[in-house]
Amino acid sequence: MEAASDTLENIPLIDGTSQEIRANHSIPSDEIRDKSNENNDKTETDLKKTSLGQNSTASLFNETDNAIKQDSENIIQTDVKTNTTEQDSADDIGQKIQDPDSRKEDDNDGKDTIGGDEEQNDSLSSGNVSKLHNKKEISTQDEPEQNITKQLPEPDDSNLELHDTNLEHDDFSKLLEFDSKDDHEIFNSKEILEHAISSVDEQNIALNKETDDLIRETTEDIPSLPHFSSPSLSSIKEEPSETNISTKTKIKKENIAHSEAEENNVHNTELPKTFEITNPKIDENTPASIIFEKNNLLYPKRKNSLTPVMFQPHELVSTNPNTTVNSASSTRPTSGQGNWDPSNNQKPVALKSPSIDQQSAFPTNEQPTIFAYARLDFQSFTFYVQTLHAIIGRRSENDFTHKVDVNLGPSKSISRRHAQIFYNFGTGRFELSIIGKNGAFVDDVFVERGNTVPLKNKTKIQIGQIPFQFILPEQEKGQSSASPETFEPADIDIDDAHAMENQSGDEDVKIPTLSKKAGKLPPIPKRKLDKSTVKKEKKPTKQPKKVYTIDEIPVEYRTKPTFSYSAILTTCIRKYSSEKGMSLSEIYGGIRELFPYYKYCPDGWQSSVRHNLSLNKSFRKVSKEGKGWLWGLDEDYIAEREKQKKKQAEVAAAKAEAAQLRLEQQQSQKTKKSTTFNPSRKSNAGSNQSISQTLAANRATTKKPSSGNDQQRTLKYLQEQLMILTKDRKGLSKQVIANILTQALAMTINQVTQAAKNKGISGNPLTALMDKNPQHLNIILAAAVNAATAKITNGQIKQLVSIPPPNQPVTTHIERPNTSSSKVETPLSPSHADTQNGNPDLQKEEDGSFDPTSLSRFFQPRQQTKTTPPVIAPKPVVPHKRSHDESNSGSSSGGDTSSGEGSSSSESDSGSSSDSGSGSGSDSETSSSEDSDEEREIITKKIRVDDNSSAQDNDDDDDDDEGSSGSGSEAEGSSGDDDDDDDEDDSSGSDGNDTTKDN
DNA sequence: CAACTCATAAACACCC
DNA sequence: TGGGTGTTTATGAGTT
Ligand SMILES: [Mg+2]
Repeated sequence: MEAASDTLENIPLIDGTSQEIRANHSIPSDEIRDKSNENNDKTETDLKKTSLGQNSTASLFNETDNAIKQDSENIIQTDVKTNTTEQDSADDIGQKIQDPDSRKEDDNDGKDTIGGDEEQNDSLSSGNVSKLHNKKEISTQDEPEQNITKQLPEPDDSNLELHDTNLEHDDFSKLLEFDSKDDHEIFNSKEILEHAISSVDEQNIALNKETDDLIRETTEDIPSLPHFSSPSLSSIKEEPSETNISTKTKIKKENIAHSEAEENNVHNTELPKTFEITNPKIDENTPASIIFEKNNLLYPKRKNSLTPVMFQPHELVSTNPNTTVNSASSTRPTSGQGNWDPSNNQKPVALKSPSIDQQSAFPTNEQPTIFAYARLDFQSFTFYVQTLHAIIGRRSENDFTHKVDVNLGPSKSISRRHAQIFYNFGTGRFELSIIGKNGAFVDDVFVERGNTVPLKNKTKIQIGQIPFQFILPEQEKGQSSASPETFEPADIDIDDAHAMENQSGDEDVKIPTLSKKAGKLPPIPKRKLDKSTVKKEKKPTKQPKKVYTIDEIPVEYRTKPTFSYSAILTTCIRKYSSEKGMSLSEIYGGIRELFPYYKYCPDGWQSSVRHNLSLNKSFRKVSKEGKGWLWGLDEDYIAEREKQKKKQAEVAAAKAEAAQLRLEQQQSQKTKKSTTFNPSRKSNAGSNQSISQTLAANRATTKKPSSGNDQQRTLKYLQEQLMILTKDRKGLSKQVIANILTQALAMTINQVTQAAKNKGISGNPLTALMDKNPQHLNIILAAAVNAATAKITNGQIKQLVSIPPPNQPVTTHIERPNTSSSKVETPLSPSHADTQNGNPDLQKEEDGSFDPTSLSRFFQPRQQTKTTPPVIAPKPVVPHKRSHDESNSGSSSGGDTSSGEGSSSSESDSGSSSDSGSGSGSDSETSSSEDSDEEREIITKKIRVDDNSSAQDNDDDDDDDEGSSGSGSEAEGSSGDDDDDDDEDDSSGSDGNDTTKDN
């Protein structure tokens, strides 16, 4: 059962799947997807990813956790490699355990939890759950240690670490040992898939890292930095962060120009000496010093990055801005930044235009303070707004055609004059006008061109791929907002005090203002930087979370996973949690790891996560840890839920079938009446059997609601085919084969799914393909196998299987001498992309390449996942709401319909299937289809899914409800760890809150 | 259309 | 004082 369920779960990924599916299992599949994608597309996207993922992510995170998170992420990546096995191990354990029933009791009390009811979140994947359940129990009982859960060694780090590779390997090997028959098992466990995936990821990561640099250079860097690029890049890349830092440190004082120059110098020899880094005054008190420290602080995070230069007003003024600036700007951005800034290709370079007012800023070296109305904190540098009007825009190095106060680099996504910050005397505050075509994000809200928004302290702004924050001088007291004048000496003093206090927040840079005001026209608020204050910097301030632009987000991670939060949480906890549970921050990290989408999307999902943890009974507080609780799964509850769901699903399926039958009968009758012709045909079918038959028949035609069966069926099919394809292992070890198969499966699923999504096709494209054009599917699989093989074997073996000629029946193929060495990906990769062709029919197809588009015919476009967030486009910022979709691109769907669904989805079985899998139940119908062999059955047995789909229901009952009544609090308290939990017990409850529920 | 499930956002209360 | 957490409420989209 378990195994089956898992596998099934995995499979479901397909977009069209209903929520249920989502809930059930898809998660793993997603992972697979993502990972597979990564693997597959090494090209730019990968690079981007890697770059973004690692670098950017690290730099991006804000929260305190961020640091941790970042670390964790990095760690994770590395860990992942090792970890991959873990999952497997876990799975293995699960397999070993196998008793579905055993699970029953958990230790925990189970239910209760604080507040809410479960309602919203119940979903979870039943199948998985059950297994999990088992696993845990077993693990806990038998071997706590072995449990995968341990993974998180230390809560603090939040690292998600997986361990126990050994187990995994063994298990895998065992699995592999089986022969073709046994091979099926290879697919059984999700774990395997995960494992494979993870491993793949690792590889990819490694590759990516390397490639990233190259890519960047080639792609971005080159363009941006024509001159220096090569040298600078190399040097930069290679140079340990420290070097950069050191230079930075030295830089402290220099003018912006200098600083830039320095960088250049550092990296490039070219820089004119004039720019030498010497630091004049830097003492501790000087702003430079502050900056310096700040950089240091920041620096560590971005390893490779070159530190940006800080600008001091006076210095700026003094030095000649132009030339230096230009040169500096040009060089830095690309090369240096490339490294540290993952995402950003171009680094923002701030140039201080010869600001008008600056004069105001006194040159006095001594004073550490910087006079400015406001400050723009970029990831790599800070721009002080010392004039009442500043233009923010794009400017490439050599472009002197226009003036830009804040140079955001060469990215074309940024207009030359993209935005301007100015002081509105009417409103008494600074405002930001968006001039650029692509608009900008202000506090995560998209602002279209032509709009002006007020800037308040700490307003987050993102233009193109560059995020930064508008910071007003501390003063405060009053409204932060700000008139420029606000800062007065008096305030300043106060500020100082604050500064001291505030220290922690680097961001703000507390700048105690100095007495001196620049005086000059608009009194410029000044910020003083003390070293003292600076020192605090211990933490580099939290940067506001970076807002990503679509371009920055790897394609694979732009769409929100279809899985429900409860499913994601379940998977996450299962995968990463130790027996003691996972802290919230760990969960966040795990989710990000599981679905990198969450690394890039705007915050907001965390709230949903918390909401789910609290409300869904499946998640319970296991033990207490510093701040909050460690969360775990209530396996029992989950199991029950699943059962209910299954039942419901079954019932629903039965009803559906009945209904369909009726319809069919009716129709048939009608037809008969009308036509009289084929009377028999289905009419008979009308009866149950017919139903089954019809269903089978329908696969092709009608649609059925749930997809559960289809998924299973599809999965089985895919597995079988893969097994067949890889009968000839060419000497590869079972493990390797398992990895390959896993990856190939993941790739196939991902690619096809993606392609379908792109096309706006709903439903399970794989099922459709299988039904309509198995040959094509085989081709895809073969290509995927080859691709996976190439990856896993590092290119040693590029073609494990030959690509079956179009015609061949599925079963037969198998390896042939290879024809083309194609690398694999080809077939797949293109698929994603999408869209171009639309092609004709799937059914026949004979071409080698797989065209997703073709699928469109079979599927109706439903909603799709939404793309991500940031994106440039649309107006409002947009939270994504669930499904919607935007895409739609193409085709449309609308039409397709008819044929579509039917085929794919039918699921009549879903429910039924759950049980028996192939056989019985619904499947009866099967008779027809399947052809397949026993193998399938075997597989299916293993696979069994669970899942369920639909269902609505309530159910309730079960359990407890905990109540709700007052609950909330609970005392908890005390105790520490262990479990505690409990609380209320059941009793019915109504609860109010919840909404749903019972009642 | 009603009942549900989920997702989102947020307000609050707590705790550190 | 502030941020992370956990609990609750609301609200709305999507499904069934
Ligand atoms: Mg809960």
